[in-house]
Amino acid sequence: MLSISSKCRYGILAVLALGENHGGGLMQIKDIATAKNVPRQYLEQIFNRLVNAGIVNSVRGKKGGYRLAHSPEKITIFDLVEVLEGGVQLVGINEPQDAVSELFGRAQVSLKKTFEITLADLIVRQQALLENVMFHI
Amino acid sequence: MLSISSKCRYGILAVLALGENHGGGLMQIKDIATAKNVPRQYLEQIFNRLVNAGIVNSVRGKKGGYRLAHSPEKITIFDLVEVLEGGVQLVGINEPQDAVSELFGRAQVSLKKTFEITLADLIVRQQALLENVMFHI
DNA sequence: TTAAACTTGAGTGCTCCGCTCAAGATAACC
DNA sequence: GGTTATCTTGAGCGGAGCACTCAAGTTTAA
Repeated sequence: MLSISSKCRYGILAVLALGENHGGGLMQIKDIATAKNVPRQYLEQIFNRLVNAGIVNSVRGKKGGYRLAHSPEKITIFDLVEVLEGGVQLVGINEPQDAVSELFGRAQVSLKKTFEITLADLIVRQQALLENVMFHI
Repeated sequence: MLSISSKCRYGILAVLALGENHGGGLMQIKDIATAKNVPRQYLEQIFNRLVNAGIVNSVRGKKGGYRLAHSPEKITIFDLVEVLEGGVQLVGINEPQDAVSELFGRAQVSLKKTFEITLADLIVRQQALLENVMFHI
């Protein structure tokens, strides 16, 4: 089954939370885990990846936490997918030039385009969705 | 790593071969395996799936083989991906209405669109590629 | 020094991938 | 009617990754 892992979904949700809080100080993993309903220890692993990839900064010790390493305009969801999913590679680099590889290549390009939205854009979209929910109450 | 399995690639290549031969009788698995450079016994498994899905017909016994169950105009590559990859499900059906799920939904749609090309179209494209190769010799 | 936070490494049960092996069942052909 | 070429079915196997959990760390504020 071609699907996106929970790891990736969890990671994007967590980074989205950091993005919504950008400039507002540190966020702690237990709060994010609770808010987004993600197993805390699993989220720790995910944050490790993000820290190692330089997307997120960590501060250790009491009153520690995480924050974005760059502004939301400079982070794309594709960056996150690469780190969390280990890349997107529908077509191998050494494949013969046949119609099937060509098709897979097109699929890969369209997927990449979809994910090349910035975190800033995603935050805006998320707020729009929230307002929509408010409107319907 | 988000990627398409060899199984899927092999299967599409094999169905492409059947499609190119459509109306020309049966093809045998050993010939397809040799032509497309796929392990024969593995290709047998793949053909079983395609037969069970009603995409391909098999004829047993000596002089047996495989053929398409429908004309290439009626088979889409998405059909094949569903059977061989077990579906494409970037966004779960019970996910909250957040910006991340929405994005995954868009990715899924664009992937589906790319794969909704018919086998007939793929055959045409493959022939065009072959002619192009000839031209460059 | 204590407690709250991140860090690191290991382990676990599960499923799938990419095959291979070993028998079958079926049908054409001599 | 037996051989032989084909498809069919079921099993197994090593490796990888998923989705976690467990168990210790280390660091820092208070």
